[in-house]
Amino acid sequence: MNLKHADTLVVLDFETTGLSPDNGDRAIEIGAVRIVDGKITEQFQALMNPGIRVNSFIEGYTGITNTMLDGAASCSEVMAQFCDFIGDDNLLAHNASFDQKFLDNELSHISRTYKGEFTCSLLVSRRINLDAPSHSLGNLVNQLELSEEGSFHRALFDAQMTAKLWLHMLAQINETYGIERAPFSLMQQIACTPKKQVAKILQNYSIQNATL
DNA sequence: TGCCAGGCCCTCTTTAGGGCCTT
Repeated sequence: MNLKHADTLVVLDFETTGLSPDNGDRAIEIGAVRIVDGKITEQFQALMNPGIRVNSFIEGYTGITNTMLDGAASCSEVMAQFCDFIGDDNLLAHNASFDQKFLDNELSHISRTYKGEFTCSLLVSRRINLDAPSHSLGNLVNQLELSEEGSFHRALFDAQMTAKLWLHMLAQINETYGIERAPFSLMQQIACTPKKQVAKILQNYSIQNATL
């Protein structure tokens, strides 16, 4: 991880033609925000034409129609711009394995890569919001009263809500363990630690950090 | 013809099954 960007994070969300790029699905919209020092500072949003028709389920699910995509720039053009946007920053998404698959697939089409590392707000939420009955983005936003005007299942709004959820969980960790703005590496560790061990890791980090 | 995503996580588990989460 580039230490220059250690406290900078790009939160991203794709809308796609389906669930699997291995089955030929492509991205149709990318939305993202950049968090710098705990604040959202920039945003990126673009529709992209995948070169294939979007089925009626996806049109209804996202509100993105074939007509809207007919006039959009190509995936290659949009993803090149987005690759420039993310630069060397670390990356976050809700259920990141899904968005990482599509990011990797779309960038492979234009022979581009990224240097940042991914982490997942869904995995962290399952370990931090222990009483939440659901960890879907929409349910978490409602349960934690983070909601604002906008439509779920559009890329920029979902990225904005994921960023809000992330900042909320950082605040929860600060309130419970006294860890002010937990670093990305610690959040990555939480995301891949068995649930029962998370409290111990945070307690140990808090103690070690306090004695520095 | 039949199938059609895949990783995480829990439990009535680990020689497995099913729900959750993303579009």
